Amino acid sequence: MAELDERKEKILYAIIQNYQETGEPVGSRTISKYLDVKLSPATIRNEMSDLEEMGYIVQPHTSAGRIPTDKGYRLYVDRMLSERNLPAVPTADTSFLIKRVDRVEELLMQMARLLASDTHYATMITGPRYKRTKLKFIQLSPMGDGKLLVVVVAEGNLVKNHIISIGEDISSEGILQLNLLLNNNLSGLTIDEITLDVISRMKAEDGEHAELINKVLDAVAESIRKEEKVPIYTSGAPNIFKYPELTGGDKASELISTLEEKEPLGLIVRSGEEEAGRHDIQVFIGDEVPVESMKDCSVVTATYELGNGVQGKIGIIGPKRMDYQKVVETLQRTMSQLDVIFQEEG
Amino acid sequence: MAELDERKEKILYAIIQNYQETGEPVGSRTISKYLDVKLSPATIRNEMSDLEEMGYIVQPHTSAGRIPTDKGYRLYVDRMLSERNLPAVPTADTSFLIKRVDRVEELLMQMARLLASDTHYATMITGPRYKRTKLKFIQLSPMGDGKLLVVVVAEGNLVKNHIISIGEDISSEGILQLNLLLNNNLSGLTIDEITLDVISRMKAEDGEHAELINKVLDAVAESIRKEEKVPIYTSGAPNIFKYPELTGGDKASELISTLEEKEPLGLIVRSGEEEAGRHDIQVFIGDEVPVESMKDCSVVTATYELGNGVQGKIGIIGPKRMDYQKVVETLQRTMSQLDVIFQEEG
DNA sequence: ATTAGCACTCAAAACTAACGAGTGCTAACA
DNA sequence: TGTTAGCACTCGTTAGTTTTGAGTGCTAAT
Repeated sequence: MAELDERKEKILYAIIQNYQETGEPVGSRTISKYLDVKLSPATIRNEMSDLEEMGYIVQPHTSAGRIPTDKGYRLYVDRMLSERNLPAVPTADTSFLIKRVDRVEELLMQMARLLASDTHYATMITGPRYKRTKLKFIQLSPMGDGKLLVVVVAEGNLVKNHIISIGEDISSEGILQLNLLLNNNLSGLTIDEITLDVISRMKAEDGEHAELINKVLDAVAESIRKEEKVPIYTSGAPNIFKYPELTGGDKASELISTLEEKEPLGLIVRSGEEEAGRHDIQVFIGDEVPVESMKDCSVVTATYELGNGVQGKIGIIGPKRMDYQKVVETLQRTMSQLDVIFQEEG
Repeated sequence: MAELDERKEKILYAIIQNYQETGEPVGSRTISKYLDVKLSPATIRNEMSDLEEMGYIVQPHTSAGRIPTDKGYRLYVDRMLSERNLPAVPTADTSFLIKRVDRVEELLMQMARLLASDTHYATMITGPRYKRTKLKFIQLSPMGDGKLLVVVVAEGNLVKNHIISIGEDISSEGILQLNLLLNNNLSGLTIDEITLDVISRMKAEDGEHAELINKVLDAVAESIRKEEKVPIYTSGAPNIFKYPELTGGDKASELISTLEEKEPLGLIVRSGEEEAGRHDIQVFIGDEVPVESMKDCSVVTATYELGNGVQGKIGIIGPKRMDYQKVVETLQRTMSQLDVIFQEEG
């Protein structure tokens, strides 16, 4: 396919930027005034005609201005991302905005809220992927009624509780022993590494009241493993009402629904999971978004880390004409902040 | 004020029910067909004219049918609530719909979701009011880096974690001692009862490494007490799109926003907190709702219990023409289910 | 007390006209 | 050859007009 000469590109960018601000199709006369080089509307029209033929822009109807196509945005975004050589964003220290919180989930939710009010788009954020983080320690406590409280603490000070029923109460020495056993064998492992193998080895190790131990171990292993469904938090959903192109017909309803249901968003998180490196930014434009009700949106995601290994994603959800530049910068800044916070938390 | 004779009341009810179904102003001819007694539209018109004068119904404009006023709904609802002699709703056991969960909050959120899809309205639910529940036990665990994990377990198997920083690590004997101290003194108390008095008594009791103890005690007390902001969960927000009268203009946006922000909903929860008894149902109609953006809505709340004392609220949020009958019944059924669940959990 | 009859009202729907932003094309121009 | 002025044309938007019909209030008859 023919490359775009510089002038065409400039015009395309002008269209994108104008449409971004106004949300209205932009015409030749507007661009003529907008560009630095002096060109008559007629000339612009010719160029636009070419751009349309090449598939970068379209007319919603005859006698309207042009708006960018997905392909147009794609070009724009790719250029931007490749030219982006870490512009050393001033990283304004907004960390004071984040109230000191003890649970990672709350911190992430605050992050989402902050991002939403910063960008005026909707945001999503997944909890950390628990499975790949290492266990720090496990703490069993008796609750009476044959129930045990299992507190699991993992790297990054992730804390999870589970209550398990084992049918009978255990003596406090028993609990002490179990705690020791669990921590000796499991701490330092990731959840992925807690295989049946490890469990049965532990069972063997403590031969005495084997039956009871087995029950407890199974329950503990089960309840640790079940943690795999990563929670997804969203914020700023009402921001979509700022963009008429997202609220026509039942669109608003559908969008808000998917944001509330959250499950469909998992598709976005999982998509491109393999190729994501530290702080990698991914941009989904229109039809590229793997969620049916979000085909009119663009989504920009970034991967955050917390200690070792891939951990979670943050996503910004807005109209296709979102301010990609600003969103990407904001996201990168946020990533660095999260790094700092997790560092001192860790 | 003059009482309503039976015929007027019947007509009012007919209007309410018709408007509930259609969302359109209802006219004399419709009611004439709807009523069991045979009356001509003209007669109905006369009665409606009276009803309007009395303030129970209004015309949105001349030459339109009538719609109920807040006052009209109020009458209807009050009658319904007073005539309600616990109709022994069949209490269909839907408890199998509730997946076994270990954290109360998750159970409540599931409840909210279930209610929303049952009723087609939006729902809200507050977490249990932690302050008035009794502590079962407290468990401190060392996390390294001068941090302690505090796990607080209260009645009803409510579990809360806090991570506190005390600047220095503590020996495991120290931890053991502290755990003993805390549990001996605090378990059985409610959070309200953990006064400075109790704390200083504890400080006195353990005179040895008093300094460190003080730090820990303060941190623990602080982090327990800070739990007071009750979380509010919502579900089914997109349901409001089913009711045009809630989505005109920016209304949809505002409503969705308040539902996402959640703080304003606290007003509803707190309003009438004093007069709420076990399973008490409260109905807010239109202007009675203490939230600005919800003046076009009605809210029905119920109080659920979990062990002793008032505990939390569930609310159904819908248009003023909601099906109060069904909502109240559903809510009562839900309350009994929660009772059962908490009973076996407790 | 009820009702048939009828004139009246007014929002919503359907139709029409005017407008104007924007285009594509052609012809003139540097 | 690339640029531009000029102009006819398109078509969505807006404003104004008419029609329709659901519903009322009033009056007079039952």
